[in-house]
Amino acid sequence: MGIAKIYDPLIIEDKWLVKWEKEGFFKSDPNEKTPYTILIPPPNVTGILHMGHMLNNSIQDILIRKARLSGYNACWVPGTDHASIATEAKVVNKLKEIGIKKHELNRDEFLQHAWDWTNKHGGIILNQLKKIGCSCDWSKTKFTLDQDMYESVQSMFMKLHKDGYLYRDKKIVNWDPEAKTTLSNEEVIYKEKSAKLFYLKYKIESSEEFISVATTRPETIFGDTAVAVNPADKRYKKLIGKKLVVPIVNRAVPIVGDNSVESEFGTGCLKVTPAHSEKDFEIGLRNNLDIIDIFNDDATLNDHGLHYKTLDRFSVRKKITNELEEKGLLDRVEDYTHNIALSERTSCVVEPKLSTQWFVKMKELSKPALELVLNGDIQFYPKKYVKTYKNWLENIRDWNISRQLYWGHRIPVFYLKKDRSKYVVCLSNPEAIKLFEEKYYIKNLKSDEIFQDEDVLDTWFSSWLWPISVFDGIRNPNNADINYYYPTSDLVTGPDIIFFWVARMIISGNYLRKDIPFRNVYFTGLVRDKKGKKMSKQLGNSPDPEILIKKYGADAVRVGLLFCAPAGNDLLFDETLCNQGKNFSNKIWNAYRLVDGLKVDDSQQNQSHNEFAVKWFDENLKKKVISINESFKNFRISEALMTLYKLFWDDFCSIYLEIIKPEYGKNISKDLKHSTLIFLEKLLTLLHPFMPFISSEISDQILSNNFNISKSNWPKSEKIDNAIVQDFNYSIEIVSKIRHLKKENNISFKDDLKIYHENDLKKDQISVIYKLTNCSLVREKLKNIDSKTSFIAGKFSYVVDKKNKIFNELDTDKLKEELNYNLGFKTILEKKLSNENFISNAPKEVIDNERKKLDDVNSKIKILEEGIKNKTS
RNA sequence: GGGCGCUUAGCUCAGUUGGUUCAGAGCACUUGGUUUACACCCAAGGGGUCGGGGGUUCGAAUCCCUCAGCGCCCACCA
Repeated sequence: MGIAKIYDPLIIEDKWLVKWEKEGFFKSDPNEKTPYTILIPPPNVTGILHMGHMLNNSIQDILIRKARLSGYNACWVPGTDHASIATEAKVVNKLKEIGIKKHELNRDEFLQHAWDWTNKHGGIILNQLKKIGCSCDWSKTKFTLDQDMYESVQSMFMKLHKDGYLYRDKKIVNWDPEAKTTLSNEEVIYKEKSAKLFYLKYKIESSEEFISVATTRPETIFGDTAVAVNPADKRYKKLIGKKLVVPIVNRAVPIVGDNSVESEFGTGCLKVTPAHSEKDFEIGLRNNLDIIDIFNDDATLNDHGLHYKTLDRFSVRKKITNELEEKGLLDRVEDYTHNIALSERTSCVVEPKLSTQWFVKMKELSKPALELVLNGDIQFYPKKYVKTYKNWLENIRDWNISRQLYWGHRIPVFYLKKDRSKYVVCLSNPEAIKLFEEKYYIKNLKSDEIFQDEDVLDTWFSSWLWPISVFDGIRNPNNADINYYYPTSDLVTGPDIIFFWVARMIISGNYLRKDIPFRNVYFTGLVRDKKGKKMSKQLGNSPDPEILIKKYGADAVRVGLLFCAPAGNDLLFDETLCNQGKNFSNKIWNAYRLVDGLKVDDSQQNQSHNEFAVKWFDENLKKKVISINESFKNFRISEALMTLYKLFWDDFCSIYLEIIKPEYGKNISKDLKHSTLIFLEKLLTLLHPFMPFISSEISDQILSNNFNISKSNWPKSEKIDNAIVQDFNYSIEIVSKIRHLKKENNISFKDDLKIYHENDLKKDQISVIYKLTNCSLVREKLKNIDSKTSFIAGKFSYVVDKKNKIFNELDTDKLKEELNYNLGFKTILEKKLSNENFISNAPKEVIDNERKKLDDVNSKIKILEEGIKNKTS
């Protein structure tokens, strides 16, 4: 044979990558066909591919390739995200390595570095996606900081402002002291940590008495402007209105009553630091308290920190505890476990901070978004996420969109230098001057009298426009692309960004276009290692997809991942699954080797078992197609793959090919070869979405070597002839039983067996049994034989005889066991059928079915009893 | 604290509206096999009282209650 015995994916995959790229194979333009559109969840522009991407994008590729084969105009738009905070943090670190600090650079200088970094690393991940076979329309590649995307974001900001959905407010926000920016609530993660609860002694003013106040953060006493107690708390009621002296700071602060204080916690007294806690801030508002901000942007103490000025909050905590202890102002310390807030990106402890930011009013804006999911216009797979989504939307809070970063979309707002409360929303300085005149009647402003907001927008503020902005539907809401491709079909993403992204796209889609952004959302699980740990760089338990691909081939890794990825569940990835994928590739390859090498003899007549096998496989294929299509409909991709895996390996290779395979040196008929090639080609079409490389390669070879075979499309579900499938399955069942018997009785598989059966097996069924078991079948003899034992296989009973050998070796106990089981079954059925409640309550089909079962069981029992009688006599 | 979900073979998971042909699949395992596509293979087989207990029902892996264990999301207290 001219074809290599072992499949080598590397050469073939490279070949197809080049070919696809060169021919612009996946390009899509609006046409008369129905569109099927997927937008990639844009990965970080400077990121590299990890197993999560691999899973996610393999699924998208499967869907898009299947749609393409099904005749849709399939369009998969790729792109990358500027990922403002993550990328900026990376650039800051890189600069630090070469001795440059961010604050030494101005915005433009910093951005130059950031762009250098982006240009150097951007696009790596897109190339990696190509390598795993992603069939994106690469000509449509977008980057969220592209000029057109930038303008879309700006125009969205202006529209929201115009419609009254934006406001600027001073609130306690989540501050990341490392990145020196605010974060949205969604970017904060909480982790349980053990800490200490310090009881500090606050002296009652003009008294020698002390009150003990519990806190986890003694370093914030510099910002204390009150101590609050619950007004119902009898212990402290009389103290409300009096003053306490903050230890070390020696500032007298009032004792206020506030219902939010829980008497049971600590001593029932709460130190109030309005600048550094949301709750304290609210108490401050209610009680008209001063606000003292004690931190610099990097969470070191400022002038208010007295002798701790410039020191970091955590070191101050240690030092001040010592000082308090020395001065006798520390009452006691307890162990305490609580949740601390961490920045999702930098992992540093988030500092609540009072600052002025832009917010999006979410409540009204998001209202329709809930309905669109609840009424099924948008479907979630798996369904359980609908509840998560509902829960979030019902408790939605306003969205802080300002980020104190350089890398991102600049906020299009201009302020008056003299009076920062006056601002206008627009794109440029000259426009701003004009607007100031219109809005505030300020004339003849010079351009240096105004300045643009220093902040950029939250990354997700551009991401939530992705489905519309990639088709330029914000600047040009009626262009041909957006009208054709929007709404998109399916979104494939992780449940971790259901709020960040999925929900917000639904919100913006409805706001901008009064339409859904996508019809289905498929949530993939997280990729974990086989011990169940989440894969991450830090843990070092995440394999590098590129290495896996080198080792097993891209097809094999894709398939390996999908073997363990049931819809919506986390998947426990084990490299051995890639090996299974590789074995599968090799199996496919060798099936092709066999089929390709089949020699044809024109004069050859088709044998009955071959004809039967062809008929069966044709029907069986249709049957499996129904099942695969059904799985796809429900986004059960793993299930579809498994059906296909078994169809190819078991049905096609182990059964069909074994039947039609001629004896050594013999030929097959022309028709049979033709049918077989067609089957293989159809199977490759089904395999194509999962394993694009090997399927393309073999398909290509088949089509170029056989002019009478044409490329098939993705098959539709068709009616099947069940009788053929059933007849065939009986034969296979009998074959299996015969093999079992041979093995149990230590009969070589090469040896002949004689099978006599009393039921009417059809000729071609017998032929198949003969072919697969190497036994002589003498049907007629059944009448003459003095049958000594019987055997049950499915519906059939038959006698097995190997020169009268099996007879004697067959175990009577086995038959008795079988008999007992059936007698028990019979009793249950009879009991059930004589139960009036059952007869009157159960549906007719169920009852009929039970009656049929009883008939079957009775005939089996008869055969078994005869068998035992014959054996013992 | 609020919400969601999970517990089925050694492992990872299917089991739609309750109906003993639903107790399943893949992998792993055991045994036997290979000059004739593939040992990256073929064949046969052994594994589970469906987390525990209770209930509804003629009938429960499936519905209800309860206990135990695990996971996730949201909110967050000094």
